[in-house]
Amino acid sequence: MTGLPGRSMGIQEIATVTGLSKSTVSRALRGMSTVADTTIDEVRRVADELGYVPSSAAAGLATGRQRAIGVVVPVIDRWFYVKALGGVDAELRRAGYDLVLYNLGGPGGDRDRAFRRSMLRHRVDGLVLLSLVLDETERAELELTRHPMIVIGGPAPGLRNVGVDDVVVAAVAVDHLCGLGHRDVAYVGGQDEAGMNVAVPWLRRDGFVDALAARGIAVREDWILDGRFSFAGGADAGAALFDRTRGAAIPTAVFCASDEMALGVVLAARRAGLEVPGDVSVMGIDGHEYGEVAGLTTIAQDPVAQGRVAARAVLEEVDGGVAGPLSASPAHLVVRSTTGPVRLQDPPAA
Amino acid sequence: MTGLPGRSMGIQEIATVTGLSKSTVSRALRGMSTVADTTIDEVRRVADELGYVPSSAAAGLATGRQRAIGVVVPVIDRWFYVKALGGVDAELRRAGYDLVLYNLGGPGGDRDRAFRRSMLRHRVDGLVLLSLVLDETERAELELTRHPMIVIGGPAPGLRNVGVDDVVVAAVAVDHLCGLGHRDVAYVGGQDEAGMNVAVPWLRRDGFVDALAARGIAVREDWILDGRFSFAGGADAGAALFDRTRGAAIPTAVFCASDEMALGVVLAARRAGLEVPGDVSVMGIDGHEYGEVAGLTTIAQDPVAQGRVAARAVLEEVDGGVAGPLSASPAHLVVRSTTGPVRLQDPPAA
DNA sequence: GTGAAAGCGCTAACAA
DNA sequence: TTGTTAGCGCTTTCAC
Repeated sequence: MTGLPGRSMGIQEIATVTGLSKSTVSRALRGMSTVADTTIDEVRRVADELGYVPSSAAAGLATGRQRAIGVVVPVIDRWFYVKALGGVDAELRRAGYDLVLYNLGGPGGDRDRAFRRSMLRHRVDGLVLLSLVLDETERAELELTRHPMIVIGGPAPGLRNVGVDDVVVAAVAVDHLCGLGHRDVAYVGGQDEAGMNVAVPWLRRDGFVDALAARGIAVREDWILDGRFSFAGGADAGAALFDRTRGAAIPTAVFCASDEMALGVVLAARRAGLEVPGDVSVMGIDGHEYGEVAGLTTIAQDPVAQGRVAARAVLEEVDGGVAGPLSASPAHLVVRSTTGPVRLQDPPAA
Repeated sequence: MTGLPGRSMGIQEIATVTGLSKSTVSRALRGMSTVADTTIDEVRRVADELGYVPSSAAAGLATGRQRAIGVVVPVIDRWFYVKALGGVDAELRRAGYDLVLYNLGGPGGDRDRAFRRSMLRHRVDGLVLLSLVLDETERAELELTRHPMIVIGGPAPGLRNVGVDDVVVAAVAVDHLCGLGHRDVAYVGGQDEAGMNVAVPWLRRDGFVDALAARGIAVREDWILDGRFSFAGGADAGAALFDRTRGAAIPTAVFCASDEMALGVVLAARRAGLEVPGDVSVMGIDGHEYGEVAGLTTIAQDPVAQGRVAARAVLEEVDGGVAGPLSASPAHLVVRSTTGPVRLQDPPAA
């Protein structure tokens, strides 16, 4: 229902057709109150008829605002990032902002080139960083763009941050396990897996070690494994942990830094002929849907909500709001059926 | 290491500092071969020193190209979409294009408003649509933007498409199952779950029913269940299927339209005291990592590759290339340990 | 309530 | 190899 434009429709042609000026058309399209209602209707009608598509580039150039927010993720295919991304997206959509995804693409990715300020090319008005720890150079580069930024996940020095307190989380987990009588507890975490400088794994591991130490329990070196933050990695770690052929002792509980790894450990336990939680208790962190179905005990956090909070915060700052501090997101223990009391082998001295 | 600009750095200031003209600076920044190497170095050095950040809006306005591709997903947190998105992203990054994510946001999302041509605002040069079937109006709206488009997943009339042939996939699955002697096979698929018009579920279901029919096997209505394309949904469907209290018969095999659902069915089987594949065989579609670890038989496809192919195709078209037809992506049967021969109850007449 | 004109930061002929 | 001159399509004073 339109005449095909010789070149791409502009407000100029709407102006011509309606006999109005470009300025009025521009105002009408944006529904400004200084324009007569009848004019607004007329302009919108014609715009529709003509198949007008606004140019964000032109508007952006004129106003200096792109109405877009960038989201930087270390890798895309991780439960937490996907969920958080969804939260950010939902909030941006509400505000009429577009979302530009910057995926560093893991170890194979070109991280070096990734954080150059030029990468952003002023395409976005603000940035949400997921679980990234930046080095000085990167920080400086980003700072140059003068964009509001906020990070989700690991606390980043000098940047506002939304996320759970990972040290507390680890402490709560240790509490739960020790409360059930466990003293032989292993930890399955992850390295800086993707060369991505993710801080969270370290915080959780340290939190775990410290919380255990606070109870006078020393951590066995060989009970701290790398589960690569994945289901497969968890299964591998579990297999190593439960391998009796080595003649080594087996922990009575395993605390995993993510639900995906915990699920893998549960699988490994079953394969090793161990009962969960009869022989070994397993718990994770996250609140993954799979864990819910599988009955996994976990410390649940809400990445979608974190994404929303982060998005709202940048948006506010973009709109000239002040950058107030953000409070930590709540995380809560969800006890399900993969943790239970330690099996009594040596009945306590009566 | 820069003087803070009174306003945001532009190539003008670089021109002033170097004593060159804006055009030369522009050319140098883009490394055009008509510029003296020494000039290029000089310009780049000064740009760095000044903390210059290019403006994509200005460049976009001038050239008419945004160097960005839009990706439209029905929902973000689904294995297939995430993987495909990753593939698209990888290819775009290679080409120096940005990725703008348009998430329709499921049933709660504002799909009606989502597909208005104005949504795109010419922010992107092309579009990759994930598993979407568009109605006439939507097609027309998008057509108006005159952007190259390609869809991944369901075949969409009038649009180029990359993806597996779902009917073939269903046939291969039925082949495998029937080859093992199964005749009582159930199907766990999904509705147009998110009100998103995803075509794939229907194709797979019809393919299943037809393939079975071709072998003279009638499909029981109550063995076609909705697994909502999720782990939880699969578990629910499995629970219903294996519920003996109803006194109904139990299928000897279950074919699921996704690995996530299949995993749920396996869980349900185990909970119902059934052995897999001893009592019941289960298989899925996808090639999900979890399935690999869990030993799930599946028809694997490669969404990352599909994403890459799709991205390359739009990019080519954006660059003026012709829109040749795309060949279907391969999918292959991966036999693991959740499918096996049907248990002999009624030994065949000798 | 509307119009005229300047300009956002860059690229692209066309000259030199 | 570099400079000059026009815009790209929109927003925004400032007039009317």
